Amino acid sequence: MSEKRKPYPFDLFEPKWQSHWAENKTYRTPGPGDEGFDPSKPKYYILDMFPYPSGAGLHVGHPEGYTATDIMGRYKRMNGFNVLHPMGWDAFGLPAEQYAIKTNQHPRVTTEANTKNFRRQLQELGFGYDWDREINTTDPKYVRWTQWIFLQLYNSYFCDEDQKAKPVSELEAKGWAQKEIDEVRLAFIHEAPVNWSPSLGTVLSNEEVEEWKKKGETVERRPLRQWMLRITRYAQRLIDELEPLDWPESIKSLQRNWIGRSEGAEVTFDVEGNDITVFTTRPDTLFGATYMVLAPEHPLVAKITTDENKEAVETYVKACASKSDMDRGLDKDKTGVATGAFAINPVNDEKIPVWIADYVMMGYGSGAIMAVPGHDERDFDFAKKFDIEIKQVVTVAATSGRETNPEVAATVGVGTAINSGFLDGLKTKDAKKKIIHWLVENKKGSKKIQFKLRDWLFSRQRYWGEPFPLLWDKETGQHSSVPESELPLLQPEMEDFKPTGDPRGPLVNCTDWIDYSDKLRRETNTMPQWAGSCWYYLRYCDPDNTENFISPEAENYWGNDDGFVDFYVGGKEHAVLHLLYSRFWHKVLNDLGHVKSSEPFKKYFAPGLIMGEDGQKMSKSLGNVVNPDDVVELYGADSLRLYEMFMGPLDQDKPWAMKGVEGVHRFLAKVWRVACSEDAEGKWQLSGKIAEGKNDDLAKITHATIKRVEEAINTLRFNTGISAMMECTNAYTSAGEVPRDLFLTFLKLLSPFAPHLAEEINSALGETELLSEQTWPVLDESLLVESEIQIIVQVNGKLRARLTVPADISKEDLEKQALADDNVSAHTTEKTVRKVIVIPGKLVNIVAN
RNA sequence: GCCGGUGUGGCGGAAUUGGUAGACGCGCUCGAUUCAAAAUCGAGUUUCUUAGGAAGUAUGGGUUCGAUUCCCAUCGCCGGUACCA
Repeated sequence: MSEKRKPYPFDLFEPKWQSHWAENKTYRTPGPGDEGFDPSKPKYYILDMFPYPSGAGLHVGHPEGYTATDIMGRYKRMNGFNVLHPMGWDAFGLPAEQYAIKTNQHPRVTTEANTKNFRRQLQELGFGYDWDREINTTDPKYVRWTQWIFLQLYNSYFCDEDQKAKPVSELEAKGWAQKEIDEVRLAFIHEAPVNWSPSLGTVLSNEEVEEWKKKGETVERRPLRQWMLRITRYAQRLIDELEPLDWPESIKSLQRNWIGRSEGAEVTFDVEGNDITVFTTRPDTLFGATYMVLAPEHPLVAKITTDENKEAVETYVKACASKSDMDRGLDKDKTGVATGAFAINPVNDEKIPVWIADYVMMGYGSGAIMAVPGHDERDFDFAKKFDIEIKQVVTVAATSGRETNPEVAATVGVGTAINSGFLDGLKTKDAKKKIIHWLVENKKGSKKIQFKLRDWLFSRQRYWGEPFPLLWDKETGQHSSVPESELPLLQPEMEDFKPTGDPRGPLVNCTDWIDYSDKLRRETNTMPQWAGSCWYYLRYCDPDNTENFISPEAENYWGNDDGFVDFYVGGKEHAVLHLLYSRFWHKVLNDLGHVKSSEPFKKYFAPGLIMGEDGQKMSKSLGNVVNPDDVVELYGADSLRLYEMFMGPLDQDKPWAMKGVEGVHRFLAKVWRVACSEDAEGKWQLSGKIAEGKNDDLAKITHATIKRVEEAINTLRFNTGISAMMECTNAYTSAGEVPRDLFLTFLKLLSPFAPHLAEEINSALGETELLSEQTWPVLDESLLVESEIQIIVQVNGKLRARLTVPADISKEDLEKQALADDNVSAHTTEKTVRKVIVIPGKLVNIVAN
């Protein structure tokens, strides 16, 4: 039994071309200062989200986006652009470390092995990356600049007046005290309840919690001192500056939602001599506030509680503390307890009771609310349960599906103010304005914009991450930064780097390392994985620079003013993590004058998820995972690339189908057989079908294909471009001979999609110049002009005839011919023709009744 | 609940300034080739049908000579988010 014959010898020529490209550095991209750099060329920076090199190797999801960018990059290159298309490794972080622990090896060892495997897999797919620009977030040369950027954050504050970051040295110059400066740094230390994962032995950011819970890790709230980044100061800019970006609406919406902007007002109530401020989006309902609620964790709870209520309150607070946020969210049943204290409603001096209830969260707003049960569902439920007064202060117009009976439920919409003193008769919008004006005049409150976004918890208690380049004074407890000259600060070698459960992290056991001097010791926390990925797109532009994280020349050449990277492609699972974090860092770098743009990614696109053959998400437990290596082994890299592009629209989720891979594999074999055929011994040789000569029909379809492929690439609808090439190939297959120039043109169109096959045939035909280095074919529109065209004839909108007519036929003649058609007249007899619509070049529609 | 996306043959999907619905591929059927098979090549493949047609792009309306495409309402599915005041 001989091995099953391959439809075309991809197993021979794919590795051959891969080594050729690697040895000749075909895809090297010179930048400013590099040999061979041509500043007159337009640039195009196209970027893939770099992978973290997991032990599982490449997933079929990776090549989806990577192939799309590779096609785009090759296309732009052939169109004269200097294309930057780099690749690297996001090799720090929890997943890498978890894998190392699982396999009982040092993370550096596993990372190196995994990286090697990933690089091999990517190279075997024929991607045109400039491997000279490869970066790795764990590389000391890279860590140095990640830490340097962190110090930029540490040494900056957010200036409210200018809405931008500025160096804290400005505050020092103004004579601010150290403590005051520490209060405003963009990187600051903070003690607060955080998401602590006992199973991972580290804290997590709000954005990360769900992801790890899904993976089966435990997460609980626990108060800890942690390093935070003041991303909240950028909330407004992160919303505003999202607007002009060329991103999918769904991703923009996800970010907007996460940042969660609400407009409203702050109102200050007097509670037994204390000022308590609440946030409300409906200040117009202030007259309807019949009680106040504090979160159980509110700092004033103990102070205002009366002696009679003390015991009940303490019991309740204790019960809440033991409940996780999860339980608190799930249990919609209202619970609470009165403090015995009263608040004075500033607008009418009414005394309203102050309650404590866990439906008010300490983490949002001020942790206190004014309750308006007449017009808020939650307050309504609470008031009903505890028999608190419910006041109507807005009449809500009846709109579909909305409850308007105040006996049954809160009426939550907008309407007209009633029982509200000087607001009576005003529409909600105007009432809001008037009450805010009143609050400001009487110094009882002000307009307020509230965000859901919290500051970014930036420290982790892990080994495999960038150590913070910070020092603590052993006596005073004051922190400071290590000198820049000491960067990179690497984590010490450790035998046992497993999490210890100690919230100071495993580095705390490295006593030699911690002791910086007699007076100073090192910070032992490390940065989260996101640190490295926040700025990697900048480093690719100038990966070997030892003086700067990016040279001004490279920054200026490769970046755009309205978003640094021209085109960014990667998974939407990063919509509120990486994509938000790097926007934040980029803005800080912009504010401090290090980059000229305020956004990192001008255009962004998220490929859809590739599901298993069973339509479910691929997972080991379901056994529906497809390994790209297996596909390459069976069908070749070109087939895998082409299939993933042919599956359907790039942004859609779609199921894998091995039969579909066979389909595109057959197509590629068909292209191969246009040029090659087997001899008697079964060896491939040139078929002789490619010949000098002319063929108008093939010229027409070839140029139509140029047009369709160009459109497909420009609109990222690669599936339609592949369809076009399939049709063109079918025409070549049917023809006796194919003119050489047309076929070479076709190979250029195919080359971004299936670069190995295209290069191989091109070279077999005796062409010496690489397709990658040739220019994109020029479309000859004149070939597409038809002398005769088909016109459809409709009667009352229904197709009744097709006419073949000269392309330049007059409207009158067309109408005459249409009416004269047998089938048309059959449908118009016994009817009166009321109207004839003639669309030249397209159709005739006869209206008759 | 709220926000966003989406709905077309047996399957993946095509068709956008509104103008031939189902391109291309998968699967299936038939034929050629073969001792036979695989591979390859060719033909066919939305449904119903009284064979002339009729219906048809989630559902119901609307605008239009004409709607998968535009508008309104409803339903299903996917993703995000949720006592966020």
